[in-house]
Amino acid sequence: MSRSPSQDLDEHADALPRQQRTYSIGELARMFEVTPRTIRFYEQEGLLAPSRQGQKRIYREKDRVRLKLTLRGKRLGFSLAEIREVVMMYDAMPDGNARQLKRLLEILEEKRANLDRQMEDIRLMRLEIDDVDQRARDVLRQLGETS
DNA sequence: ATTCTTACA
DNA sequence: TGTAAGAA
Repeated sequence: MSRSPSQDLDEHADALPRQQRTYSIGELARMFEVTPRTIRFYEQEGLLAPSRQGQKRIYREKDRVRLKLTLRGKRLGFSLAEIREVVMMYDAMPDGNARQLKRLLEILEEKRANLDRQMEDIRLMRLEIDDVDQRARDVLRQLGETS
């Protein structure tokens, strides 16, 4: 579970240079510390859809963000299917169809509810850990005073 | 040197 | 997902 403490915290680093730079599978693999195999695998699973220049895969900013979301989802323990839903929503926005947008809003609210529930669970879990930590320290202190 | 596909552990 | 093999 080794992870570089920055990779995932540049949410807004791609605010403007949206669809300019392109990346090779190797470059993306290096910047996210995964192997090209992993990236091709996610493509098979439908989480990535890079354009091609012949056989070579060409990744754009959009793809980089997708990969970022995918890896984050993996870290959070989401299934590929769940990650796919989020990733799909990320770029299912372009058209301005009112009905479709309202539908998207419903889905987003549902996802938001799930996330809130998870956050609460995580908060409680964190409390549990703090509790065990405290008790462990207490026991340790006891042992120290005794011996 | 890199990437691609396919297949198997 | 890793690794291997052969092609581009």
